[in-house]
Amino acid sequence: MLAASDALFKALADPTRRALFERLCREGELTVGGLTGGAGVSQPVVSRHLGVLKQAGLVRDRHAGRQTHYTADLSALAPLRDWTAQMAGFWDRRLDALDSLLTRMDQ
Amino acid sequence: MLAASDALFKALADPTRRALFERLCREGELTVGGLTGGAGVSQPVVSRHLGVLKQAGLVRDRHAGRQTHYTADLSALAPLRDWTAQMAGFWDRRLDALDSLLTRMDQ
DNA sequence: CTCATTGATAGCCGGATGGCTATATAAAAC
DNA sequence: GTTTTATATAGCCATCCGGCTATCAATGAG
Repeated sequence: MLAASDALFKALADPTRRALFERLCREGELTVGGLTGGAGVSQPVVSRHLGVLKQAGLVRDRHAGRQTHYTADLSALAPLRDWTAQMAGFWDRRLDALDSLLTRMDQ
Repeated sequence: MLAASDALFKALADPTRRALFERLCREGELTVGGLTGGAGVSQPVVSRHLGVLKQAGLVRDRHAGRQTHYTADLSALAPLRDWTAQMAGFWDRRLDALDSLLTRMDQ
């Protein structure tokens, strides 16, 4: 519902972006050039995807000379974890309510 | 990376779809008409969104007379939980590797 | 049988999205 | 200072996507 959460879901919806994020999680800090190799898309496309990931808080960038190094920021995934936990919570609460109702009817 | 996982992420990327799924988690089984009320979009739009959610495995439908009842299927969220856990795992593994490297250098 | 109601489908449209090439910017190398 | 190298931006294009209205199919009601 929150705008931040929406940006997060949208950022992860694209497979190319997820692949970039996954590589950053696996391999740690990488330059744009490093990420472009094996990404299957052109460098400008990688650059723009990284921009989207950055805006969603999923990556941070560090400029060193003419290179830009990107790293994954796992803490940005927290809203996603929270959301799934909340959905499960709703579910469980309904089951509990049903259970107590049945218990009352039993008596 | 898997097609199923991709459909899941894409299905959850749209705020209207997430809202529908959230209501199904909160309130349990609901008809299309029930979901349309308060959805802020027209009935055909709700119907199509439900179709997308169904194809992603997030909801199930049950036909009763001329009504269709939808329910959330929380187990469909498992790949999402697994994915985040995997990302965190990659991260931790790298930290461990760095830690052990530093330890070796210390000696 | 006819009519009303529920949901799904068809068809349309505007805007977002993801890809590309070309180019600008900036830093290092020569 | 000129040229390479690394990244970002601009601009273009095709496609996808989410909304709408109109309509169809199916079921229930009268």
